[in-house]
Amino acid sequence: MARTQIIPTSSPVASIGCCGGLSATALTAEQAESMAHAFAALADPVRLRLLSLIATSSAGEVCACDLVEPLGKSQPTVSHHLKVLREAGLVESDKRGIWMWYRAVPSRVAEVRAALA
Amino acid sequence: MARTQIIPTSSPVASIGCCGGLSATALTAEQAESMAHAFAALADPVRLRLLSLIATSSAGEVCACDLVEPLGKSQPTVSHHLKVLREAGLVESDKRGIWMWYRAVPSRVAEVRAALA
DNA sequence: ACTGTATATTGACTGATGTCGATACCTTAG
DNA sequence: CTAAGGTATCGACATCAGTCAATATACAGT
Repeated sequence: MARTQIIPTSSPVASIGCCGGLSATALTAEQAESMAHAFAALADPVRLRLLSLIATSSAGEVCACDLVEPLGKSQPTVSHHLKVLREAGLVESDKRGIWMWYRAVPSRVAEVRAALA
Repeated sequence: MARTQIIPTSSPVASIGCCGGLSATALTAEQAESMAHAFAALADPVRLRLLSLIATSSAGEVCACDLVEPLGKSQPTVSHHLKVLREAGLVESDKRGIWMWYRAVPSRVAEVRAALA
């Protein structure tokens, strides 16, 4: 069934430096599960545009009220996607008065990026 | 409905240097769609482990026959995930005899990583 | 308190996705 | 040519994810 193997196919999974990048050792099932969850948050065009709008805002943060219109999606839909981004740690928010302000979390973005290193 | 806006909320979308990272200008709907497709390929634990196994292999390439067992998934399932990775450009393959050999495409991985810059 | 506004949650629907068994395809060995 | 083994495709199923209308919640002003 399997080719006569001279090469060790699955390395015995060592703990990886800091984050578990591709160029280190093979991922465990748990590590893969965790990272897949992070990538899943980025696997939607609406969320990517949301994160992009937030990250590129000159003020460093954006009111949720300014995110509905440019996306052409309903308010509940935008709220849902913001929640996914927040749960993935990619954005954080705080309420000021009636308005909810969102800003990116660069360290978390860098962490996800590092997983591809 | 929308806060009295002084800040230009949606910048008129300029073409972005090379790849459309987060720190550049806001993504267009088309750019977001494209990148989301790439991230979606990484948003599954099985595919992440596959890519990891392939990328960390000492020989630089792995026979598909050595990828089924360590994942604990059926052969059709593994084949399906390899196809998704291949269509995302993250791996490439060629057939040698009966066996299919897969190797990572570092430039493509770097491209996806750069989208998070 | 009451009204108006901004955001979050709920419920329902629909389409996409992961999974596997069965099977077809392809290549080599005999 | 036939047989055998590795890989890809198909069909079916279950689950998940995106979407919106309706509704609930929170806050500010009157």
